[in-house]
Amino acid sequence: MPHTPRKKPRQARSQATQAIIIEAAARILEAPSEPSLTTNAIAEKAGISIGSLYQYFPDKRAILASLLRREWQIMLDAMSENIRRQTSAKAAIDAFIDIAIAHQFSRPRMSQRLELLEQSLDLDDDVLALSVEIQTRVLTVLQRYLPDASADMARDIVTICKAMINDSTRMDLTPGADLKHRLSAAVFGYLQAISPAR
Amino acid sequence: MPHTPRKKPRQARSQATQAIIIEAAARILEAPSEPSLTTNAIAEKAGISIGSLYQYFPDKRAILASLLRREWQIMLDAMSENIRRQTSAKAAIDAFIDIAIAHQFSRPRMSQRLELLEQSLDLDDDVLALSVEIQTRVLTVLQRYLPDASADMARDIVTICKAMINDSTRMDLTPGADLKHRLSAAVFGYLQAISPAR
DNA sequence: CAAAAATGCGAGTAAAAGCTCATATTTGAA
DNA sequence: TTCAAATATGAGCTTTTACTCGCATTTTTG
Repeated sequence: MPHTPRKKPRQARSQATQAIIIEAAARILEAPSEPSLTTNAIAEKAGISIGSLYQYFPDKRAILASLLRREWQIMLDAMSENIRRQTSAKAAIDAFIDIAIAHQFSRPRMSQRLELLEQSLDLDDDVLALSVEIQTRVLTVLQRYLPDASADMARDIVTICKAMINDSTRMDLTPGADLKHRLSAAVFGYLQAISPAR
Repeated sequence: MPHTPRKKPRQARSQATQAIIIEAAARILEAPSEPSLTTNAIAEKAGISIGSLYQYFPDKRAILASLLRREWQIMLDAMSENIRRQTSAKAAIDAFIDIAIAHQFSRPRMSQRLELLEQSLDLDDDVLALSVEIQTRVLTVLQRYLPDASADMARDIVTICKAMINDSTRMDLTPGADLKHRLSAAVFGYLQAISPAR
């Protein structure tokens, strides 16, 4: 009987191994020589055999989806914690911009290559849900700043931030001092220009 | 002796065949079923044999680079023609936004997949030169609007436009009425916010 | 301790895709 | 018309890579 990837055999150990595999994929993505992200390479980097890898993930796509989910969850956690402690709406949006920059530059090469993958992969709903959740949180913060902010505006803001930050990593792997300034201009400029009451 | 791709054997015919091959690649990229862009598929779509294809291009990368160059040249031509006839600086920038939207939506699926390829391919200088030229033209127009506009600002504008338009094609293959409005807000909002004199 | 169940292993399989080269066809000059 | 140079052809070679499966090892059970 051909094996379906073995179900959570002994929860704790299994989850740890999954995390190791996911991190191995991340380490390959951030390697400067840009080695190709093959399943064999992931298994080797994780220190397990290729056969074992397929006991924890049904296929390669699932590994990358899990990595994406991990990264988005990190973003969400940072946003939740950091946004709560802000007082003014403007400060909350500023905090979001800082978080987005810090996250992408914490592992710039990985983030870059992962964003490319994100577009070619077609993701399952449970992963997309996290992406939607991020936009929802952004919308919540926006509405403190502009009461009539819409979901479309939140999506635009996220799109602009991702594009400008990603573009920035392509030129330089450490954040230039002006990136924050330019990104703030883009975000707040957009908000002011699109706000009807002005 | 292994064959170097034959040099312009009979100029006219050769260039025509090259164009046919490039267009075949474009047609595969825009097909709704998203078939994989293999050299064999390109040759078949072009109505020539795989062997002949390799007489016109040294490798697959060269085909995609040529397609990118073709698209960027179309953009440049549209910008050159349309910008010249504008009077006000604001109208010129508006024209650029319209051109960018129209171009991407003229073949939305192709543009989308091509932009992904653009990032994984590493392009030769002669192709990158066109991309730089587009940014230079944008800068020229920006400087009519803001005399102290910088190359960084032009890059940001291009980045924002590409990201928002591309994001828009992902949701819907025909341009929503509000895209122009939102993109204008992003561009002019950024310019106003970043302008020091205010 | 013995048997059985669970897990680990990695050589090997199969499919996809870039590219070649021996052969066939066409073209153009004499 | 004749022949050689130029061009077209596509079967198949080669590499890459996702994934399998029979066996070894470890862990659990009785």
